[in-house]
Amino acid sequence: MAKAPPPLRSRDRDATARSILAAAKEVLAEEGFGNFGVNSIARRAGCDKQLIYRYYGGLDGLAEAIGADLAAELAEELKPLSTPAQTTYGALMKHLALSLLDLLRRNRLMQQINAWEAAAPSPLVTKLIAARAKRMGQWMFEIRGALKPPAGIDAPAVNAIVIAAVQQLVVSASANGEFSGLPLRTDADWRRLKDAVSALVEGIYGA
Amino acid sequence: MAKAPPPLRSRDRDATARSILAAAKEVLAEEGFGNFGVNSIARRAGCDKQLIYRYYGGLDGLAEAIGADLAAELAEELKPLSTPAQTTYGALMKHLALSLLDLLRRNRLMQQINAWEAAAPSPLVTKLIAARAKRMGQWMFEIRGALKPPAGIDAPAVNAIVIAAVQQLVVSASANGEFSGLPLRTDADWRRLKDAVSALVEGIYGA
DNA sequence: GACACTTATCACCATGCGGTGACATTGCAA
DNA sequence: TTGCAATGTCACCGCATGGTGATAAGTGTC
Repeated sequence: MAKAPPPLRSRDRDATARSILAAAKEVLAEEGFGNFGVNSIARRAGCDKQLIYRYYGGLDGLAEAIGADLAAELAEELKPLSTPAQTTYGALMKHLALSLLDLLRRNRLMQQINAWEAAAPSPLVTKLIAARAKRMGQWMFEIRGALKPPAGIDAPAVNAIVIAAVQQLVVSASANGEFSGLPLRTDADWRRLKDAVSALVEGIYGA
Repeated sequence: MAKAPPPLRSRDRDATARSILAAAKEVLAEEGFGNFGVNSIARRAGCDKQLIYRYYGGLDGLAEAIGADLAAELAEELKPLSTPAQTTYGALMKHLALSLLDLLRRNRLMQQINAWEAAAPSPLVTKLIAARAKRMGQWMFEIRGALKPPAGIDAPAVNAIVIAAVQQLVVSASANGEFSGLPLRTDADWRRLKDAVSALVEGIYGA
């Protein structure tokens, strides 16, 4: 009997490879690393998992591809944020913290990477971390320019604290809609948080 | 022929139940929620997984038991931190942030709960979160007493930021030994971070 | 038209998981 | 002693996973 034509697929290697990459990013962004596996990705991409091994050499290679993709995407998002000259170091850090908050809030993929970096530091997530850290560091170096922090202040430590807070708050909000009793759902909630961040940064670096 | 005596086990229900609970806490603290399952726990406890179902009604019940256990433990650790009267609201918050940092740094179980709360908000971890939040809120209420924050400052938001930073930094340090390029391994590293936290809190609430 | 090559799919394996029913052993009580 | 409940162990099921070899369906070339 005439077998129904099973291979309805497009038979275009590049296209399928792209769709696999897209599916992988979706799975990661929506479900996190917990469900990040060949079966899940192949299901979403609508193709056989074998192709993941053929075109990416397995999950590791796929993660690397995601890393490269993420770095490019990140560079694109960071570019418009590099306003040429902030007048003071404090103003710069404030701008940086608030920009990072907005960027992170929009990017669920990066949220998941941050979340899982702490929870399950597998070699898989480490690859992604490296890709992100490289771009971020480069950006911060560029944007800082020649500005120096005020004397007597441990700027690296202070900045790490601010960035840590931003990350934790965005990720927590995304997962639970609040942090430690502080609601983080509406735009007004975020406005309020941003004001507090601004106040903190100005409090230590000067207004 | 004479079967070797298989049941070398102690045949003491309470003792076995306790050993299961202990094993569960160990698995959670050392490996996180990723490996938190009946097989893994039973292996570590050295008993059959069936007993987990019999004595705790499955993983959910076991998680609840861990929650209760954690709440008690937490109350015990929090008690000596309740120094009766801080002179100013700023000094109080500083004390609170630094105490929380030390406590969290010592308690791997709580680190894992924080980490997985963001990564995989399963009903399992939600139970644990609730147990922790209840105790923490109660403690903060007690320790605050009648002190009021300075006018013009959104204290809840600021405090959430500080606590968020502490959590993220401790958890990241535990997983990677650093955060955003800031090393967090030696006591000197932590001393440095604490100084920065102090400076930030004093910067906004006044010294 | 016949051939080789690429693309895609399927069937299968071993492993580990959560979960359950049946069975052996012990100790207490009538 | 006999019976029974409590404690502990084992064998098994269904399912999902990561991974691999064989096979079918299209596509370009001579």
